[in-house]
Amino acid sequence: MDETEKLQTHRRGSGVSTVYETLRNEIIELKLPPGSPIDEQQLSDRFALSRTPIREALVRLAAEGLITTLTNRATIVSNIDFLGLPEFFDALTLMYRVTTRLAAANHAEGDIAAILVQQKAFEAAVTSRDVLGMISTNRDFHIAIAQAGRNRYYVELFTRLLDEGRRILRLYYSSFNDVLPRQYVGEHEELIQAIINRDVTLADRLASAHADQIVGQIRSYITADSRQNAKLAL
Amino acid sequence: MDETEKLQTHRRGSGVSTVYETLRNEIIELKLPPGSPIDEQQLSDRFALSRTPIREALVRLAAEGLITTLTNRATIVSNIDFLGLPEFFDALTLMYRVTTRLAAANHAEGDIAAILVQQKAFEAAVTSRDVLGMISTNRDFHIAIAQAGRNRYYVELFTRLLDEGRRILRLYYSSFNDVLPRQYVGEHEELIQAIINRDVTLADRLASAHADQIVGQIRSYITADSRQNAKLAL
DNA sequence: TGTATTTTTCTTGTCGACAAGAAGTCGGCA
DNA sequence: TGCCGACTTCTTGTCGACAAGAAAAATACA
Repeated sequence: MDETEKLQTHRRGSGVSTVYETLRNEIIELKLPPGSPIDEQQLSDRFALSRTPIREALVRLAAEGLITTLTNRATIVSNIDFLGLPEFFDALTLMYRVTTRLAAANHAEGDIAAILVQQKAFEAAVTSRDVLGMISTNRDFHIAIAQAGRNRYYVELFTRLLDEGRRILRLYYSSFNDVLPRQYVGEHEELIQAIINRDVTLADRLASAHADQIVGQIRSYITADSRQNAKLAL
Repeated sequence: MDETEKLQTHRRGSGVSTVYETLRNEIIELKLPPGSPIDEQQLSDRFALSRTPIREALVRLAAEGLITTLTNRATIVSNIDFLGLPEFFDALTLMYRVTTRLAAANHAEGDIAAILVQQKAFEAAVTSRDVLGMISTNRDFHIAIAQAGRNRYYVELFTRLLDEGRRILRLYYSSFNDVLPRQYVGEHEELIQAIINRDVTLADRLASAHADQIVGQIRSYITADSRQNAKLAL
């Protein structure tokens, strides 16, 4: 592979963040699929850095749960925990609701503009049928809402959940049809309007429905797919 | 200080965890007060380890937000963000409610026993007027409940919030009187009963009230204290 | 005597090398 | 031929040293 991204002019502290962000993206985009072994030496060569900064980046990723380190042995990209999906959906739904509620209650000047930017990007991705773009712009849209809600604890957990969701969706994105995405655009617009009107109750109800919609869709992808697999296995 | 805890027989991967846990505890117990500078060399001497494993522990702590690293300059114990307290209380209350609800819905064999153990410990701390013990056993009690709820995302966030709360409470623990703690014991028992009966609605209501109680108490400590400070400052 | 600039010093960030532990390999034995 | 044990090799964990950046100290100048 032609992976030599040797940025020889890194100012002192930048190397670690670069490695961290690059790997993080590759994990979330499944460019590094779950279970992939992560070799420090290899990364060291690839980024033209010593193993020490690589290691620091890996520790950060491990703290986030994106990679799993078997002590004294290998370190691999964390598997997607399908048994834990109900927990995941529960937390995701709660965060959808809570962040949207708070956005309606707390948004200040400029927040709406930021949200609209993301919504435009999402709409563009939908019209151009860019499924991968839809997944990531949808994430950015909801994070923008969460940030308008001004609660860093929720923003952090929500970000983690949405990124975990991106990994799952990537596994199934082929199954997207173009009816649902259109619907999402409309739902997003309703959401924005409720936030602008500071209608907390409505925002909550819409967010709740939106979350159910998304969770339901993911669920249907997964069950459909696992049936296929089950057929093959038997 | 007589801080030479040179455990010369550490098996290979253990050093990092030891440093991590030790520092984590000292930060939460305010043995290392907010703003304290953290010197890698010093820790290196203290734990009889090279700077490399020390650094890894620090990266983990930084990922958790317990320490703040000023790039190329010092790294210090994170300050307690008093401006962010409303966000903190909001998230804390939500986690109290959600984890208790889930415990009532999902608890399995053995969970109740684990909760009762922690409740006993809390009760003991209250009767012996051990305020510091009360703070930490209360945390353990609620984490036991959260674990019975079987949602790792909530458990993780809740743990972080409760530990952050421990830091705050340590600042004000002198103000504890022994009326409220008694009341907490009773509230805990009601909570347990609701969980055993799988009464989700009641569990939610009780948790909500319990959270309000605690938040209210912390708030009163802080405002009282900050008035004192304000007097001094003017 | 006060301020600006250079120098020194100290801490962090990075490096290459070494050591320990585990998996895979090879050989011996039944 | 099949299984058990020593050996080799490969990856991770740790170390001591060096380099860069920033604060503090010292010096020069007005």
